[in-house]
Amino acid sequence: MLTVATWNLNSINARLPVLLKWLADASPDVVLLQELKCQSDGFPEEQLKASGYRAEVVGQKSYNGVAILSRLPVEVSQRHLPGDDGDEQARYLEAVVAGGRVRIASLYLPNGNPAPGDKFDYKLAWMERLRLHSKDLLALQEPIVLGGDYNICPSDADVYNPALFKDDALCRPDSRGKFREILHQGWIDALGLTPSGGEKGSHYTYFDYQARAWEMRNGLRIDHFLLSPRAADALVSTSIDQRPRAWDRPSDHVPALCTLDI
DNA sequence: ATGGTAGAAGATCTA
Repeated sequence: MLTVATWNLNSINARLPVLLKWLADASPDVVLLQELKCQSDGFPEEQLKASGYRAEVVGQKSYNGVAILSRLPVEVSQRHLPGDDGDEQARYLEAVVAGGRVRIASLYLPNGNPAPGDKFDYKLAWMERLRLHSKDLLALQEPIVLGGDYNICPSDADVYNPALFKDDALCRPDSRGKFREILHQGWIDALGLTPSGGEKGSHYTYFDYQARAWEMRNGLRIDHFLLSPRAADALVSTSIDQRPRAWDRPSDHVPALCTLDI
């Protein structure tokens, strides 16, 4: 069994106490992190090593930054999303884990607001690069997990107030269409398999810091796991752990998990 | 009342 988690931390150094507490409790094998907001040499590698996790990091000053924490051996296969050598933003890290049992990527897809505009154009161009790369990955016919903050609400069921977000870069038809193009290659949206019929907002992965969004359970589902067919065949369960949103100095995202029998 | 929150950087930008 292998449990993979994904979590946008909104600064790993601000969130280190919360992260260490959660790792000790949830004990995932692999953790995909986004929005580190630090350079690679500012990453708290020693503290995580003491908790049993080695780290691969693609850092950047102030913004972005992704990492893969793992208790198992990791071999990095990509430190940037292919397709644009001029793209300096730290948003993609891919690795082969546990000697080839699974390939895993931590990705931080651009937010894209305000839309329309330069940032939205960058988002769509990044998604097109992801579409091309994910097609190449599927051709490998391996178990693959593409996890991270996609900054996409796939449907209105993933938004607490769809009317409010109608023109937002997270919900615009161009964004959703490009996400579906990727899914239609043959990826499974693992967190989307669970019906959202429980407590209000239990399927959301993000709650804004403003306007008492967490207290009202006004959230979004923007963090996703895309599984290749061989990973989907091995899928045992998924979950969203919203408990850390109520802790001191929380991230605005909560961790999501998937367990594979591989 | 053109706000609200959080983080990093640095006197603003991003989300």
